[in-house]
Amino acid sequence: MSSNNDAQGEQLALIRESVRKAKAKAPRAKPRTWRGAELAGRLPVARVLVDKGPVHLDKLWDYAVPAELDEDARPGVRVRVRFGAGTRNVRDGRREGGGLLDGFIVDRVEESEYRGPLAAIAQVLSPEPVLGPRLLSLCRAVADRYAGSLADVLQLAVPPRHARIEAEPSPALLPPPKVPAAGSWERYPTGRAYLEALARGDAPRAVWTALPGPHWAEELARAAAAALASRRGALVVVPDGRAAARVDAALTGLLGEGRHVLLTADTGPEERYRRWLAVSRGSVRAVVGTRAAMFAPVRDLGFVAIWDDGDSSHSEQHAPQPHAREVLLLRAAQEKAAFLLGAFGCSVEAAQLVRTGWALPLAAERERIRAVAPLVRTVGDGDLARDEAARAARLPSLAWQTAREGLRHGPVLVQVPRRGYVPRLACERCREPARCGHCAGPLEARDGGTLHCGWCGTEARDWHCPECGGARLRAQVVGARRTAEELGRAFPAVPVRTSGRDHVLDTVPGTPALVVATPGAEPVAEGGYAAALLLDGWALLNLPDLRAGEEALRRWLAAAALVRGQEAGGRVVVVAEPTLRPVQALVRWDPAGHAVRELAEREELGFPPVSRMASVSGPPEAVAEFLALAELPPGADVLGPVPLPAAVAGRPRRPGDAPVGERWERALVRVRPGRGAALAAALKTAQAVRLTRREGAPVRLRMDPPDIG
DNA sequence: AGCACGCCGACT
DNA sequence: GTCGGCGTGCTC
Repeated sequence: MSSNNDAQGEQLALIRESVRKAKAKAPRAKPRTWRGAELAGRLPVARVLVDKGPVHLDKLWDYAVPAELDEDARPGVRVRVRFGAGTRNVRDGRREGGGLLDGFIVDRVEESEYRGPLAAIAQVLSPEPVLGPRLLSLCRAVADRYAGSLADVLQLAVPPRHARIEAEPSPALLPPPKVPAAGSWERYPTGRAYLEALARGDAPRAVWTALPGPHWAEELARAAAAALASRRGALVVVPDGRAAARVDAALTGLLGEGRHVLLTADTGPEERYRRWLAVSRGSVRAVVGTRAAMFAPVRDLGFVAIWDDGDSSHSEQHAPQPHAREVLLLRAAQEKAAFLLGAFGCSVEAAQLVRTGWALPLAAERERIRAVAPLVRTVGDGDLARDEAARAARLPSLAWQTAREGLRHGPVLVQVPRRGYVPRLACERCREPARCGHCAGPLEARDGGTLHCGWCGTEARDWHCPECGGARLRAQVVGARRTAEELGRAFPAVPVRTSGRDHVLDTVPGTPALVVATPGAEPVAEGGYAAALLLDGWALLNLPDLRAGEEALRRWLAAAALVRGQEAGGRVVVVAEPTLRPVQALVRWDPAGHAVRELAEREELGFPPVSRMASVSGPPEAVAEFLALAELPPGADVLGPVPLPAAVAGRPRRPGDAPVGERWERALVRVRPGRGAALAAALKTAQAVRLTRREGAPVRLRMDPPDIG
C-alpha cells in the first residue's frame, strides 16, 4: 500500500539522516572550528549575509569568530567567508575548497541554530560598520516590496569600499542649526505649520503642490533645516544633478558648509564614499542627492523628501528597480520620519497618498496660484484648421504672436518633443486612446496590420471608438523640431539657444532669446521666461503609456513654472486639444485635481497604482512554467502572456526589452489593492524554487512595471 | 553556481 | 567487482 511505502521511505530517510549525523558527529551548542583555533570568548557566532555568488536564498549563514577577529568582527562590517561545498575533512572539521565570498556581519550571537561544525570567518575586510540595523531592515523591506534579493538591494545601498578613504577621519558633527524662518513657505496656508511641526520633532506627512517659480529648492532646504534644528537627520532626493545642485546651494545658504552633503552620480567614487561615510558615521546629518541617495544611512532620520516623483529617473535601473518614492515611504514608516513629496504637478501615486489619508495636501490658495502662474492658452485642431498662417508655416498664429510679444520682454522657451517616442493608437476623430474590450489594455498594430491588445494579446476586430463611434485610428507624429528651427529663422535678430539630451543648459540670461529645449532639459531663465510655447502636445499625449496624460501635464507644468506670473506678463501657448483633461488642468493650473480624477479612473478600470501589478518576462516556456508554479494570491489576474517587442532599431532600447535575437513573452499579474506584498512574496518564492531546482530558464520579475501601455 | 553524494547500467 | 552517467541537494 502506498501508506506502507511512505512509512518505509520515511524510515529509510531517518536511517540516512542518523548515519549522516553520526558521521558529522553530534550537534554541538558551541561552534568548534578547525584545529580548535581559539574563538572569541563572547558571542563567538557571527550571522553573515553572503553578498554575491550563487542563489543564496536571502538567508543568513552562521560563522565562527576567531579570537583574533573578535574586536573587528562587529555587526555591519564587511567580511570574507568561505562558502560552497568544498572538500570536508570530517575528522577535524577542516574545510578546503569552496570560494571566498564577500558578505556582511549582521549580528553576533552566543549560539548557532546550525547543527554542524561552523567555518570561521576568513577575513574582516574593514572594521567600518557600513550596514547598520536600520539600513539592513530598510534593504530587507525594499527586497520584499520588489520581489528581489537582499543582496541585490545591498548592492544599491552600500557603496564599494575605498580603504584609503576609510582611514581618514570624518569631520566633527556641527551643533544643530537654529530653526529656520518659514520664508516662502508662508505662501502656503499650512506651510509655516508644517515647518514648525518639523522643528518640534513631529513627523508630518504632506503631498505638496509647489507654486510655479524657483522657490521650491529653497523651500526644500528650509524643511530639511527645520528637521536638523530638531536634532534629527534629513534626506532630500531629487531627479537629477541640476536639481540637486539647486537644493545644495540653498542648504549652503541656510546652514553654511559642513552640515550637509551632496550625493550625485557626477561626484567621483572616492569623494562619494568619503561623503557617504561622513553620513554613515553620523558626522553629517543632512543629505541631498539623486536616487542612489535614497538609501543614505542618515542618523536619527527625521525628514525625507522627494521632489518631482513623476520623473522617470527616480526609478532605479538596477534590480530590483525600486522607486525612490516607495523607498522613502518605507523609510518614513520604519523610522517614523516626516515625509514631503513635492512637485509642480501631482502624480497619481501622490494623489493616492492623500486619498488614503496617509499624507495631507499642502497647496496654495487659488488666488495666489492665479497670480504667480502664467496665463495659458491653447491651440486645438479647430483653431489650426481655421488658421491659414498655421498651415503655411506649421505654427499657429497665436504662437507667433506670443513669441513676438514675449521676445520684447525677455527670453522665450520653446518645448519640442524628443525623438524616439512611439505614438499610441487613438481614435482619429476624438483622440480617445484605443483600448482592449476585454482588459482595457492598449491596442497595438502588428506587422500584419491586425490590431492586438498589448496586455492580453486579444485581437481587436472591427474596432469602434466607444466614445464617438469612429472607426479610424491614427498615430500622427509632428515635426515640431523643424518648426522650432523655422521659428528661429523668423526672428533673425534674436539668439537661439538649444538645450537637449546631450547638451543641457542650466541657466540662460534674462535677455531676449529663443530657448529651444526638449522636456526635462529646460534651462532656468534669470527673472523667468517672458513666454513659453509648448509644441509637443500631441506627441506627449500619445506616448504608449498609461501615464501619458499625467506625464504630458508634468512636463508642461515644469516648463510653464519657469515662466513669469501672468501679473508680470508671463504667457504660455500649448498646442493641444483644449478639451483634453491634462490640457484643461494646465490652463486652470490644477495638477492635484487632474491627479484625483485620473486616480478615480484608474480605480474604475483596475489600473495601477490602485491595483498592484507585476510583470513576468522571459522565454515563453519559462514564463508559462513560472506562472503554473507560482501560488499567486487569491483574486490575482494574469494578463497575457504576449510577445515582447525584440530590441529593434528606431526605438530606444528599454530595460524590459528582450535580449537581441531572443523571442520573449511578458505576462502581467494584477492584484487588488493591499495584495501587493502577497504578490511580491509569491513571485519571489516561485523564482527561488525554480532557481534552486534549476527548472528551465529564469524569468525576469518587475513590480510596478512602468511601461504597461 | 559548484561540488558532493547516490543510485543505476556497462566494463577491464 | 569497479567506473562513471547525471539527478538531487547542500553550502554555515
